[in-house]
Amino acid sequence: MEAAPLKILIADDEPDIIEIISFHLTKAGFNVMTARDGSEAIEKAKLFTPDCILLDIMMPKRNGFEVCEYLRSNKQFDKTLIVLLTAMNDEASHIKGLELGGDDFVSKPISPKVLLSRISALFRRIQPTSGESKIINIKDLVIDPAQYRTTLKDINFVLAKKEFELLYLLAAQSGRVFLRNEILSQVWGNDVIVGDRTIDVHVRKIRAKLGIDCITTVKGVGYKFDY
Amino acid sequence: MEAAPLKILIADDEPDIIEIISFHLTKAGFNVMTARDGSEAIEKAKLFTPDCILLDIMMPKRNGFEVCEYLRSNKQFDKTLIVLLTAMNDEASHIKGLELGGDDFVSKPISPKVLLSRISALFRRIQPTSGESKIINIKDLVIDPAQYRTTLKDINFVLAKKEFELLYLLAAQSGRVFLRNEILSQVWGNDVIVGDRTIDVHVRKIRAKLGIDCITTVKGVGYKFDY
DNA sequence: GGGTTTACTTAACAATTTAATAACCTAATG
DNA sequence: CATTAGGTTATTAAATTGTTAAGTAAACCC
Repeated sequence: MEAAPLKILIADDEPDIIEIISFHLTKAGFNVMTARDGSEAIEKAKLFTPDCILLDIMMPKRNGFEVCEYLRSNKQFDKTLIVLLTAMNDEASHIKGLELGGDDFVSKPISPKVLLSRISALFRRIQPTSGESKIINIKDLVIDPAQYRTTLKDINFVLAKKEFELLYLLAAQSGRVFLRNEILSQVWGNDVIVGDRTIDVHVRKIRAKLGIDCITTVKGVGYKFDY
Repeated sequence: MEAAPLKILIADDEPDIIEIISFHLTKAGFNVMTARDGSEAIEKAKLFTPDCILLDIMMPKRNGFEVCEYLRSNKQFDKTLIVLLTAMNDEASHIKGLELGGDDFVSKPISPKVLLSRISALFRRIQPTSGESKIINIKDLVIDPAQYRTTLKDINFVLAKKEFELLYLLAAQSGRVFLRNEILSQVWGNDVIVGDRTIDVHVRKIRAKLGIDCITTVKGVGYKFDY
């Protein structure tokens, strides 16, 4: 499952800047579009709803502050990241830009690499937690789905397949209550028919093996991981 | 609807820096805690689970990079913002910090105002993510249906299923009066037949467990949530 | 392949938690 | 001050989960 590339709009009146940033962002896999002034930035933003907009502050027609303020007043761009770029490195502009709703403020001269890693950091933060198979690490408990390994305080615990899958499901969304139905369909699949007691028994075995109380029963509802 | 103050942990080995940042953040309404080295930072982070951690890179025991890496490997701190502070303004450190999972990177000399507005921008951005679902947050009372969790002043209260559902129903439309019929059909369903006394008993249990008077009786009409 | 081990499921029962009701008490209302 | 709705408590019933043991199927290993 591959996601569509993230769209980034660059608004700057200096062609050189656009070109160099554009080059680096494209190379990094973003879908890049450009604007040469504030008005064009707003037009293109409406047209393409980019995921992120880089706004130079000093632009013709409408400056970056104005564009930022406009976008922020529009619910359509709630989730759009705004990064302000500027040669003015004064504190007041910096604060003003953030207060108008900017997500980041980068002073020129801009290092493309730094800009890229800042944008990545912002995207990483707002990206909904992807459901990829990843190692779960909660306090001293490590659950590695690639190796089917569970360790607590560096001691390895051998969980059976179903036990492991159940634990992993719950721990992946720690705190959230899983209904028995959800557990059944996630761990056992929708066509397999097993009784409710089966879940209990597996929960019991996990609790017994790990020796810690990490799965909480929510009576009448389901189970949740809580540690 | 007032939320609990956001917790920020400042980790720096220079007392002057701690003091000045601490002063500004406290004044801005944050709940500030401090650490003098990397190990202390990790300890306090585990203890208090702050919403944001400011990490100086050059610290004794464990440097900011190490602390950042450690925190990011631990699911407990998934949602914790990490801001790296440093005197080193080189590009490599900057990128390294962000790649290790830092959310922002601020070079010294730090302007407290700029730092504050950057932190605010970060919080503003993640706020909708964390509080978007159906979590009810009234003053110091939090009711999270996904977790079947009720907390008052950060203390967890265990409500039974019906109690929770009743409380959630009322709190979801705080202030509005619910007729007994409405409550019955929403919480118990239309086909179940239970007496009026049953509602009373559940209301009583909620009031007793939470220890606060958050459900008001409207005699002859019904109940409303009022807190 | 025969024997052994391991994991999974189920059934039966125990333990616990939760829900509902009755009966009585209290407070509000007119 | 009588009436009535709601509060309280205790008791009982019901629902839900925990536990153990045993049966079955699959995997493993000479």
